[in-house]
Amino acid sequence: MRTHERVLARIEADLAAGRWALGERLPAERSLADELGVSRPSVREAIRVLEAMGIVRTAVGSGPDAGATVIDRPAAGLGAAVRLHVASGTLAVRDVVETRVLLETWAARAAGARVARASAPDGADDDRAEGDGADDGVAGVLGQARALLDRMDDPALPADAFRELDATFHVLLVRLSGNALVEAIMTGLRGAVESYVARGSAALPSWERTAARLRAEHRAVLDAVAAGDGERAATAVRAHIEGFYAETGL
Amino acid sequence: MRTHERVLARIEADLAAGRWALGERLPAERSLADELGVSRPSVREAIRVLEAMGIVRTAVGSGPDAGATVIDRPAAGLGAAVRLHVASGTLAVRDVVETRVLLETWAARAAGARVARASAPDGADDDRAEGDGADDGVAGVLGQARALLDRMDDPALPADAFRELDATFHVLLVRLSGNALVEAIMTGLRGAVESYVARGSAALPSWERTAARLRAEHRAVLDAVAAGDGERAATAVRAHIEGFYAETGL
DNA sequence: AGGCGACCTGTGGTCAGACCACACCGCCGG
DNA sequence: CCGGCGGTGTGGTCTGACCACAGGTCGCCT
Repeated sequence: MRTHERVLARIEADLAAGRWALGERLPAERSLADELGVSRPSVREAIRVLEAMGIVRTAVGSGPDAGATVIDRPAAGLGAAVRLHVASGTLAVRDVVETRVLLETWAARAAGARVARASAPDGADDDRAEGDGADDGVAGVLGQARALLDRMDDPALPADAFRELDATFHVLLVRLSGNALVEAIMTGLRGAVESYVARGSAALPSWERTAARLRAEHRAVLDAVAAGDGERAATAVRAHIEGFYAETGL
Repeated sequence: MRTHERVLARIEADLAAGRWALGERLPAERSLADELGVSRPSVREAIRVLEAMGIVRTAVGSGPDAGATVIDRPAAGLGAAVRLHVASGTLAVRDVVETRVLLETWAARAAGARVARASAPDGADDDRAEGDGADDGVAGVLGQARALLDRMDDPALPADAFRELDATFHVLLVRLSGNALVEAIMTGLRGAVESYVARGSAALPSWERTAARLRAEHRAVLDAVAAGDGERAATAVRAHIEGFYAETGL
């Protein structure tokens, strides 16, 4: 086993054992190298991998923010992996679209059910992790999504900006499902999706007309979720995604 | 931008531009460093990331297999990322199980449809990528899955080996769907799944009885897929997964 | 006494050079 | 003709050094 792999395994074990909590810092590279009896380059290679996976963030300088900090970015690693494989041509666009439909219809269904549960008479939401942000509850994410759609109503919005908000909206929709892994996968797909959505948009007969339809469809999806009707939301989101790709001539 | 990131960006661009096809080798680390005007450690860090993502494979020595070879392992990167995040405790087991059900029921449905299409009167399978192996067609994967179940029928099989074959069977099932990305995600989940399946198995009242049930359920799923009945397969696989986790007291 | 600047210290980022282990490949002797 | 053996190119690892950066601290000046 190569040295940097041993370092990686050791760090992973320590991570699983709870040696460092989220937001805490790993020892300095030199200390870690000394502790494990390896050289600094080996430690660096391991940290580089952790960084690419979205496990840690590194920063130079001094103070509480310097060094390798444990963070929580599952989407970073997944996204990079998907992007690289699409770049190398081993992942087909068709598969990515299909996966998107799969994840988003499920998420829409789950989100609807979650909303319905949250607004039940007893008012008790489930006990899923709500994240650390202040607005990460069901109502908060719904509000964020609505705000997003409001911004997308601006007719003067450039197509690029529209697509970016569009992608963010879809990620938010998946976040409403409450499944962090599915959200991470969707966020990871986002990069790959954006690239060919941009390509496909160029082939549209009329961007304005398509944008108007997309706006209406987004509203319909969000309304269905907000009403707790997951099934209707799932149907709407499937039609939304597949409609767009059919229009761009996939 | 850090040096190794520039190297990474450059390699990714070259990859997208088709500078290296699948199976070809990147230049030697020293050459690459010279070409990009950076030091060898920087190149190594970039290659280390590519390796972690499943884009390249490195080997020492000389000859055609030495050096950094472009490979196609979408699952490697995704799997490592999922495993590390589960290790760091930021991904909940519940989310992983939920995602598994989501992916596998979809895959079962898709596989059933694909089998039905393949065995239609005109006998024409779709034109999806069949991979490079000789036995990666629908019939081939079905055969592999059957062989796997046959091996799992051996009552003398240790529980560990049984679970490993079990995981392989589930991945094969997803491969039958024909979607490389979903298969990669499922393969990536495999590592995370195996770890707590092993943990859960220890809590079973009777491994033998559970194993017998699992065998029967596997057969039922595969039979439904082979019969082209995706819906029945999906229902069976959902019951299979959720039943096991209910039994282990998730 | 208080403010503020210069220095100190610890951090990652990068580099150069060296040596090792490995595996093929071709030479050379039997 | 065949087999062993060294050459050669590859990644793997280490050492030591220097740089840039940013926070913390100390001491000077006001």
